[in-house]
Amino acid sequence: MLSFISKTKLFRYLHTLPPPPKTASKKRAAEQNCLALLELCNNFPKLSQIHTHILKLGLQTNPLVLTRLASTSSDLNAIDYASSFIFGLDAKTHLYDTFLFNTVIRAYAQTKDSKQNALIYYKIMLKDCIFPNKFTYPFVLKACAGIGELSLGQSVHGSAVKYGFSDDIHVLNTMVHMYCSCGGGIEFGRKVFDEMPKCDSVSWSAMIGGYAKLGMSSEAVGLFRKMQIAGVRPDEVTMVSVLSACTDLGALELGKWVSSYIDKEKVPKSVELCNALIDMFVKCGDVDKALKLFRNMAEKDIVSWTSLIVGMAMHGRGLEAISLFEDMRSSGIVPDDVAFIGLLSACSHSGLVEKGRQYFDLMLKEFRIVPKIEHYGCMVDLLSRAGLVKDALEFVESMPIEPNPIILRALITACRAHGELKLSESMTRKLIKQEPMLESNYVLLSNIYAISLNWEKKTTIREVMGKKGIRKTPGSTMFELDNEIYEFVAGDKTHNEYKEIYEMLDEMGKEMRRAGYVATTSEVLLDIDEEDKEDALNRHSEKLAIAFALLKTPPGTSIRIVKNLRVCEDCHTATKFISKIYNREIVVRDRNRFHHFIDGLCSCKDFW
DNA sequence: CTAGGGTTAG
Repeated sequence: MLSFISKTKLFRYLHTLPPPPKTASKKRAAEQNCLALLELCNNFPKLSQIHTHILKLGLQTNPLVLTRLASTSSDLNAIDYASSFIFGLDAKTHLYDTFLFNTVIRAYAQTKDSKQNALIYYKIMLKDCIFPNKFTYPFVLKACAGIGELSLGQSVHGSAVKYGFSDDIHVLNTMVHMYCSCGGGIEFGRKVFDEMPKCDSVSWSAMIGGYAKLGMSSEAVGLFRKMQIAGVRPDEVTMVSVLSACTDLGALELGKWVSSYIDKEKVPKSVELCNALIDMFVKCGDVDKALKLFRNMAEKDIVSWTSLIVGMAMHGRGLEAISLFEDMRSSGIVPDDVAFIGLLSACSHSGLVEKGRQYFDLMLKEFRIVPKIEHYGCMVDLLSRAGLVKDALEFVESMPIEPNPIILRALITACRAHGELKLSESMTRKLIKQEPMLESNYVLLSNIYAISLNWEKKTTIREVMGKKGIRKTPGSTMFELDNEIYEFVAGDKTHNEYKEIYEMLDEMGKEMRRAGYVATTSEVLLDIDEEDKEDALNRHSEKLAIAFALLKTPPGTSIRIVKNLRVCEDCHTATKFISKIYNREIVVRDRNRFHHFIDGLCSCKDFW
């Protein structure tokens, strides 16, 4: 199309947009120009001018124009405009019916918030007896995946079978993806996957990615092993999903293996793959490796920068995060809201209060980014950690949004730490109103009662919890050794060497007490005597994992463990002692961040 | 005109 007229001429044409020509040949030329312009106008702000021009030329029912409008524009208005004319078309007189519908369905399937329209047009299509073809289903299924309603997906599955497209590999692959993206659909996805006559790397990636997204990371890794046995060559997309599973598990050794596998098998390193590698190294505890990888990347996008900034924040390396952010700006990349979340959380974790305040203002003033609850959350956390309780409370008052549980928890922790017990109690009650089924909120309340020596109220908490039927989220800790992931839960005796582990725990306890350790029993909810409480704390999964790691790794080496919850007060204190007594660097990843324990101190500076 | 992928406060 563009061979008819140069781009420059086209844009000039756009700016002048001449009146509709009178002769037929000139009309055809104008139509050609119009089509060519539409091709160029993806994201082009002058799209509305072309709309008007299309109307003037009388091209609004031309299927070619309509398809181009819908398919070349990511502008929802253009899609709506194009699709609304489809109603006006006489189905019998046009040759492009299925094609036209496919284009509109595809356009809606690609939007963020209007995916349901793809299904509406699919239904119109069937009602008008326009038959879907093999291209229709991938679009429709993609829309279903985005909406995430299982029943909807199942009905589309049914119609794909009815119209005879359920043996096409593209349709089946999208079907797997659709089921994996719908709540409760993973088993259906697995069934489709298992029953596929032929699988390619896309099918495997869809299934592995499905497990990875749901946090079923061991299944994802297991399926990747099966893929290798099946002899299907993984590509860069497969590796991204496998890496995201490693990231979730915190399995650095596994992640390193995947990384060298990528090099060995010469899997092309797309930007997305490199970003996944960076994220893996960051969240498995090796930021420096992530940094090295980042420096070697030929092309970096905003996600690459942000992943690393977030990484620095998680490890308490705030100044490096700030300088990365500035380097990113200098390199011409405009920061987005996510980059600011990383930056602000970095300031917060490193106590850079003034920097944080400056950047928070800069965000709106220079970059026109309206702060979201996450940004407010970072600021409340920043002020709270710095001990500026009053500022934090005032800040929350000034926010245009109601504080959510995350913000409340930051405030409560700050108030508790600075003796504002009455205030922290009332806020915790507010928090429990918002999240009545979360065990950790009751632990918080119990802890506040313990500090204020209010034993009566403390003992009633368990009753309340029992009445509400609140179930404890079991804490677990993972430790990776010789390509094996060992998972510990509190009081675990399922391990082969549990006797040795408990002996080690006893020895650790003795050494720690000799060095001045006193158990922090205030967070134990059980109504038992102090000695039993200590015993309960001593069996926490984190301590079991550390005991096992001390037994199994050579002296002087660092220990990396991954917790599924936030590290508890007592384990945090104990780990500080252990790092000093046994002269080990202990790296703990908890729900939120990393703790690097060295020589009796922690990188989080005891506020987390 | 067809499928699967990366960053988000505590």
